Amino acid sequence: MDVKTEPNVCDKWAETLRVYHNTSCELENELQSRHSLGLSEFEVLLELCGQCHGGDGKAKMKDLEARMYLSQSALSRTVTRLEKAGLVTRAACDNDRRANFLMLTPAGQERLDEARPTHKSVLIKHFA
Amino acid sequence: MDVKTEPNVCDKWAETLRVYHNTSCELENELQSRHSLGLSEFEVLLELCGQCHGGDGKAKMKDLEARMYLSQSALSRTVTRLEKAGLVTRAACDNDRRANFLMLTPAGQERLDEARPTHKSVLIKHFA
DNA sequence: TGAAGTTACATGCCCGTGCATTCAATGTCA
DNA sequence: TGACATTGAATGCACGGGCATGTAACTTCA
Repeated sequence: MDVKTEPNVCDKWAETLRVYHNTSCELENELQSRHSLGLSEFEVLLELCGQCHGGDGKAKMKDLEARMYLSQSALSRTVTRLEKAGLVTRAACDNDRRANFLMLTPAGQERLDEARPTHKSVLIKHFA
Repeated sequence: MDVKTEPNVCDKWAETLRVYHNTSCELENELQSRHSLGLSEFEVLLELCGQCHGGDGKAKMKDLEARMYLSQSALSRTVTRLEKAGLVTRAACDNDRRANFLMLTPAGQERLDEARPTHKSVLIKHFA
């Protein structure tokens, strides 16, 4: 707790807050207006597609939950919304009938592919 | 839009998301459980005290709004909560009777002083 | 095997937020 | 001065989130 570090933490937090707020608001607006996707919905699709985790378009709810900043209930409802929109399907797991497998539908994959450039361009705008 | 920068923006965003989420959750929890203050309530008190802006414990709503990441309506309600808790008072402004002056009450100053170390220690934990 | 604990998920409830609207107080301009 | 635009703030409304709970489906252990 060096005295010199103390004023810095406030500045760092302020900067994090600023970047987070600006970026997430713009992501939310762009994804919603152009692709009818909320940010967390997009993130579920992205995580489900799982390019970053070697996934194959399937995942268990618990695995998703562990990778995302969403509570179990919020994730459950987000998936429900995606399912109603036809972008995702829930399938029972054979081994454990409590667990849900989630799968990207073709429509889901398509929507994700459409939205990805929007997402990336916002990130580039704010981070490049 | 150098190709080499593109993968980096995702990582930067993921990192921002991680830090923001962890820090804000812990701030929220600690401030709430120890001082009965939500994070945005604390931030209003802090901004009102205005050490960082040369304030004197007073501010107009519009000025606060401009400095914070809250919509006008959210700020209005946050101030209402603080007022009900006796930590802040609204006073009409003489020059412009639409505008509100906000003032920290002694209780508000005291609560803020109590909460500040909690706030700072969380920030140090996450940023130092 | 059966009772008690644990896990995965859905759902009821409440809360904080943003958007759109409203209302009163100001400002502007002919 | 009077009509119209603008501004500061409060509020109705809907939505997404977290916490607590319910309920099935496992698991453990004697």
